[in-house]
Amino acid sequence: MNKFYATTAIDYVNGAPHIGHAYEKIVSDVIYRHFTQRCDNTFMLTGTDEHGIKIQKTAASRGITPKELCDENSQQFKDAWKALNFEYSHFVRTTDDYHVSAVQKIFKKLVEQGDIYKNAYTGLYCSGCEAFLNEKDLTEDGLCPDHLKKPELVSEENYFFKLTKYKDAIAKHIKQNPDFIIPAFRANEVLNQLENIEDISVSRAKSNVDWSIDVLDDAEQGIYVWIDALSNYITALGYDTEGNSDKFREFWPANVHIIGKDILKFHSIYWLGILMALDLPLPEHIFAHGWITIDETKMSKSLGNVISPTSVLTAFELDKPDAFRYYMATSAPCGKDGNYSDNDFKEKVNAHLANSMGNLLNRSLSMLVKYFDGDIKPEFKVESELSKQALTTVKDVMHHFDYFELQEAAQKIMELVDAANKYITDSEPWTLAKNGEMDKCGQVLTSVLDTMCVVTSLIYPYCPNIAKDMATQLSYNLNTKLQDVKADNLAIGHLIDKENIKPVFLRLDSEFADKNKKK
RNA sequence: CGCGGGUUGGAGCAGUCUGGUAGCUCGUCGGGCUCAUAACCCGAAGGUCGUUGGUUCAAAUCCAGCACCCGCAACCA
Repeated sequence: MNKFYATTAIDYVNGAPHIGHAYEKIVSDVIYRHFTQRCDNTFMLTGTDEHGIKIQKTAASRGITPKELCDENSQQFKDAWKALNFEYSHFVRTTDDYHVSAVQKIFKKLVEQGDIYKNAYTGLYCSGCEAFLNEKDLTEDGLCPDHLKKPELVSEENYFFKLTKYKDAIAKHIKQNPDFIIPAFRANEVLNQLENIEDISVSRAKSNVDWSIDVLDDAEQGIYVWIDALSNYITALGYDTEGNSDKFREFWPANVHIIGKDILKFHSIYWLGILMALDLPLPEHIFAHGWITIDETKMSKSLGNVISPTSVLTAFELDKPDAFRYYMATSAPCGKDGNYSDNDFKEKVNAHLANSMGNLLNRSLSMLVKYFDGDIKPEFKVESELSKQALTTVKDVMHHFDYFELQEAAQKIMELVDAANKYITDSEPWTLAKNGEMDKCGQVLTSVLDTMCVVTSLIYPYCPNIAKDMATQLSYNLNTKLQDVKADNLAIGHLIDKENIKPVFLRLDSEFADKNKKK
């Protein structure tokens, strides 16, 4: 695998980002960073979805233009991603000129080849909602549940995408590619949904929704979310119905679309249909992650438990997002819901990042300085069971990442850390030193520190800053590709001085952390 | 009769396909060690594996019923 292209969902900018948005981006960034350690060419796309009636109405209620609202909120998302060290290659906004014009061309092409057709749509329209309602959403008396008004039977001309034409091909693709939808248990849900699929409405009357991309050659109609938003995955690479860009040729099809479970249907059915109509290759995977609950409760505005993406960093006064990233990325098994709680956060990151991993580096480097003035000598380099386990762990972690199993991969890393801690305790290098068995002592420490280099590489996607600190203290090159990681990583010679040994992550309740808080 | 998943020590989970000493992480308690970030290592307590019945020499695991919880079906990240 030489190139890797991943996308997140683009967020609807009707409001500020919250921890749920952040969860997806952290997961995406961890996946992306892992694959930068395996591939030469990588591209990570994220962005914002900015059209539609909700934004139009919110902007109107605030007395600003929709574009002003989008600019403001889009920036909030960018700021949050920066704080979380989410490093994307490109940020697409559906109001960007290149996107608008590409979407218009895509729409036109599909109209011309007959995949989009115009048809009358008759439905129950509520003037309060300014939207069509489904019959089952109405109250017993047939009223709009929000406005308690009787909706009118309104007929509107709309464009429809011939999704039914691609129904069989979509089903076939899903069945023939069991890895296409991850986790696999969601594939059944999609196949069920596919059974009842109909052609989808892909435009809205401009008189109803003004804030949308114009349909070329039809001033009455604006392009609805399906073609507008989903197309971002190709327009951001410069896709154009007339001639594809170099980036598009290089990166498409996507290796993975990372999305929430709520929009799986649109990606695995609608988006596939659109791609098939455009005669483009299909993405390799669609990874539907679960949701984050707060203290086991679903997040909702009415409950008032919505947490901002960076509130945890503020609450614990963390200047780096590593611990939060680690906790979020490992909070749930692949595709399941995860949970956030302050207490669990503190306990988990203390146990894993400070007590196990951070302390391991600290204790082994300290002994190297104490017994050998920080020197790695040639005779210290021997094979050990630990270094074999380190290499096995690299393979295991890569395998888990192939299926986006971030929690499972992290567990493997921590097992290696635990093994190294146990190896030190069992080998008792302090006793070896006392008894004058210096070569043996040095071998134990070198073996552990070589293993720590492997840990550094493996933990990097989750905790990039901590990994950089570890790499510095180990003089280890973090750019080493995972397939090139060896058991023997440390250079022979002087490694470190006492004053350069620093804790890479302090316990959240330690005195050091408390002191840091007061600063 | 919509489709699917779940119910395992205080918490969160694995184990169920391929029946045979019930395991992991965190927490609790006791011990050890002294290199280290009050950390690390060892040990212990704690579970009739939702419930009823069946198959079997043997069931968390297979079968049937029941109860409860959840996901999807419905533009919630």
